[in-house]
Amino acid sequence: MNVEPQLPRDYDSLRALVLEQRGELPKRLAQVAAYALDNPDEIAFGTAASIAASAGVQPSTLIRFAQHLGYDGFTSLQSVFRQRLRGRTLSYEERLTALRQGPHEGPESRTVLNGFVSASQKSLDAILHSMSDRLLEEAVSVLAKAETIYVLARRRSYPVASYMAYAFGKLKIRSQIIESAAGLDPEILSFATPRDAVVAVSFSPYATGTIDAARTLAEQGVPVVAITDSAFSPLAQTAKIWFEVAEADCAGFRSLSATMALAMTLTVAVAERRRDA
Amino acid sequence: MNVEPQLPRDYDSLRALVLEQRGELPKRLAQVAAYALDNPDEIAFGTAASIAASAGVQPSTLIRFAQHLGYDGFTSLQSVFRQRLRGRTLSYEERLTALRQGPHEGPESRTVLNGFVSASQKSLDAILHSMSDRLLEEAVSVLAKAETIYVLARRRSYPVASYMAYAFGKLKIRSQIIESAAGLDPEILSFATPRDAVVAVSFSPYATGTIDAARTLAEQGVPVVAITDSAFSPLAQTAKIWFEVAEADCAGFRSLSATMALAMTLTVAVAERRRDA
DNA sequence: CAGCGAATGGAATATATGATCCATTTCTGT
DNA sequence: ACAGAAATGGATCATATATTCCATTCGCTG
Repeated sequence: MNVEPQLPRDYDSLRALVLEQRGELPKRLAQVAAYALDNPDEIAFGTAASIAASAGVQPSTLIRFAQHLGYDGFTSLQSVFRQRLRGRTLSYEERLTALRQGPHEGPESRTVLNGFVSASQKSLDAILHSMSDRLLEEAVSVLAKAETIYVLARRRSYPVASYMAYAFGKLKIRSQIIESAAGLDPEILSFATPRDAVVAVSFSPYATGTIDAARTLAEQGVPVVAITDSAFSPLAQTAKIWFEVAEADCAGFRSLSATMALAMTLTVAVAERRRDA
Repeated sequence: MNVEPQLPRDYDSLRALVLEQRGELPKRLAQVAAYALDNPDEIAFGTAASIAASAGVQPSTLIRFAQHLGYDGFTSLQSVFRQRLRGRTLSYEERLTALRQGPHEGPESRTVLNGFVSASQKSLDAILHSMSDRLLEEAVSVLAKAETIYVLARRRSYPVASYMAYAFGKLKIRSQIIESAAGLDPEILSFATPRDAVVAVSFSPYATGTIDAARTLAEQGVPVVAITDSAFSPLAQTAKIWFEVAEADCAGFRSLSATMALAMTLTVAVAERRRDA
């Protein structure tokens, strides 16, 4: 009797093998398979007991999984996950510095990815250092008091607004996203009162719809919290509180990372403020 | 008498400490020190016995070496060598601790911001290291050939899709976002042919609308490029090409940074590919 | 619904592994 | 060269860990 003709000795083959068997794996074994591919580092370093606990199975299931694949035990399987990590650190450090330095070898698409990642990281660093605690607290206070939070954004800023609206919904905070360029919006906006609040997001070139709506609402006495990119933004003039977020860009498209982080911070902080109150 | 004030928790500090003490180390301990810095991978994965044999010393010498540096045993020392191999884990761990140093100074909202920023940075690091050049190139090729690119996403993934659609528009690439849960979508989808392509974005818990639509399109022969969070995602099964993006989360909401970066990379790279062609 | 085989949980077990201890050797200073 | 201290080798011990085994549950088929 001979062993499985080619038992994976490297991580990529193992991964392929697992993916191939995925469909016909018993429930718990599939659970282990998913955990293993999602957390390869844990497999490499953990003990059978700790991994089992973390994956929500029994240690014996890990051994069965390894044997099912053809290994003679968990240890043999683990060695594959360890092999993957060997001699990897250099390339990691190299890549980080290479990334900061600029484009290098690899296909063009890789260069683009590096560009977007580094633009995002730059933006995140920037907001971390430039954000004022006082401003953040004030904005949270204003939004936490609002009956309904209107979220105002168009075009490039729209993704931010839609994620905020999604999160507000999950957190059971009443909110209303204003999206269509025309349509029902004017009527919806006329319902807003000073006991509500607005989050307006707009970057240069500022969408007139957002600007006009924000101004109208401000004139109705509704407090406006703005996220924009410059002190000279028209939003900064009408808003009660405004944040300046400097987003780095890549190939003409700005990262939204910092804006997203700020938007989600406001969302979650408002939820926590209300829960504490 | 108190312990060494700052025992190295990361490899670089440990390395510096060893280098500093190198001159005044006893013979066998110096031998271990040299071996450890030359073969860090061995220390990370080997057992005390195997390392000792390989370094030409007794196992007990390894324990003495660790204790001499201030650790309470070989295991503690080894964990430093293991941390080093957890590629991105270390670098984001550094940032996390840096961010966690000041959660008490500053208001709660500041803590939330730190959380979202560090989740984003972690995700960005992760995608940088896990992304395969080959996969990226293949996806770009598929999308560059498409007559119309359909973008499929719901709920949490929707912000990503909307930014992609915005960027495609700016770049004069014909695209169609599929948003409504019902409505016209089935009819729009029936127009898709194998000469088009689909970008589908979905994370656990997977929106059935996205999954079903992706499957239908795949069965029509339309190539599907998927962005999802696990090899076991239903999208991974139907897609021609799929990306696994691990997003860290904060307070239950995942960062979208890495997904955004990937989505924009695909968008811009497709535009460049078409321009070059 | 009954019966069978596969799959699973969990305790028991054999073993591998890190840590301790002491006798011996090797340095160091006088 | 000699005492004393530091360092080292190697056996012993306690424990952590992977593995095995069996009773129970689950899922399927006749």
